[in-house]
Parts: sequence; C-alpha cells; structure tokens
Amino acid sequence: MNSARTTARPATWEIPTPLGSFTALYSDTGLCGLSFPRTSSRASQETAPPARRCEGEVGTWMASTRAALEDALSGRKPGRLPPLDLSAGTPFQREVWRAMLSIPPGKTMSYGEIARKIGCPGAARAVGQACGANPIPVLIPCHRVLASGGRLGGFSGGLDWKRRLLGLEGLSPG
DNA sequence: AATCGTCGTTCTT
DNA sequence: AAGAACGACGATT
Repeated sequence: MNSARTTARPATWEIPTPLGSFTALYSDTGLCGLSFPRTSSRASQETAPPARRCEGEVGTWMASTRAALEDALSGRKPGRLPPLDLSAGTPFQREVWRAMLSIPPGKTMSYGEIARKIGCPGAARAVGQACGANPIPVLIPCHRVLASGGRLGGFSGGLDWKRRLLGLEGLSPG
C-alpha cells in the first residue's frame, strides 16, 4: 500500500436523472456530498477529480447512491443508502442530520420538533442552520423539515426544489 | 407585520 | 479567547 492515506481525496461522480445530473462526492469512508444539477446560471465549480471507475466498495456505494436517488426522485422509498461520511459536521449538526434520516417519506417535521427530538428544545433556529449545512440533500431528507404551522421554511437548494421534492411525496405545503 | 427570545456556527476583533 | 453577527425558527403582540 502506498503511504498514510490510501484513497486520498474525494472523487465526484455524475448521476444523470430525469431532473438533471446530480453530482455525488465520495471520501474514503463513504458518500460525503450530493449536489443538485447545475443550472445554466450557476457556473461550474469542480473541486474533486471525477472517479474513473466504479470498482471495489466505492463502486457499490455508487450503485446504491444512484438507486436511492432514482427511487427518491420517482417517489419511491429509497432502499439501502451507501455509507455516509458525515465527519465534516459538528456533533450538533450530525445529530440533526441523523434525526432527519428518521423522517419517513411523505411525513414532515418542524424545525422545533427536530430540536426537541435531539434534546435541544429552543434550538429550532440552530436546527435550521444545520439543515442548511446538510451535505447530502434528498437522501438526507432536509426537504421534509418545515417551519411551524406547516409553512414551507427555507431551502438552501432553492425553494423550488423543496416544493418539487415534497410534491414527489404527495405533499403540497404552503 | 414587527419584535423578541433562543442557540449553534461563523466571522471579527 | 471572547464577543458580535447571523440564520432554512417560534412565539407573542
């Protein structure tokens, strides 16, 4: 084996879907990022090299990522997710992200409810921040987190995406 | 609609 | 290291 770090830096992988081409980002321990399709307005910004092959465990991660994404985008419940590398987050953020993973498709929670669920009542606003820092939207379903009273709240990927993702699950808030 | 309380993160001293 | 500023909030007025 080569020195210290084997896999080295993350690799990107494009996942074409009917809604555009998503970009997955992998570290050596799992899926660490997923970005929405680039719109014509938003210019490109590739920081990691594209993966050349889909072999080994990373290959299986890619397969499960694509399957899960395709399921999610067609309104089906995703099956097994690839291992997620959430090491970039703070402990608080990771708790929020894990909590969101427990919201089933078609259901929603409020920012305040998430806050209480993770034992930080009163931290609703901080939860919102953490949602905005979610590195793996869609698969970590931050779109299922709404403001109180069923209001839509915000979405870092653009509210149009939030509405679209909710619509795929039969929901139409706000 | 405007305001205030709250809390984790990030940006400034 | 400490403080101010800043949100994908929530509750009150």
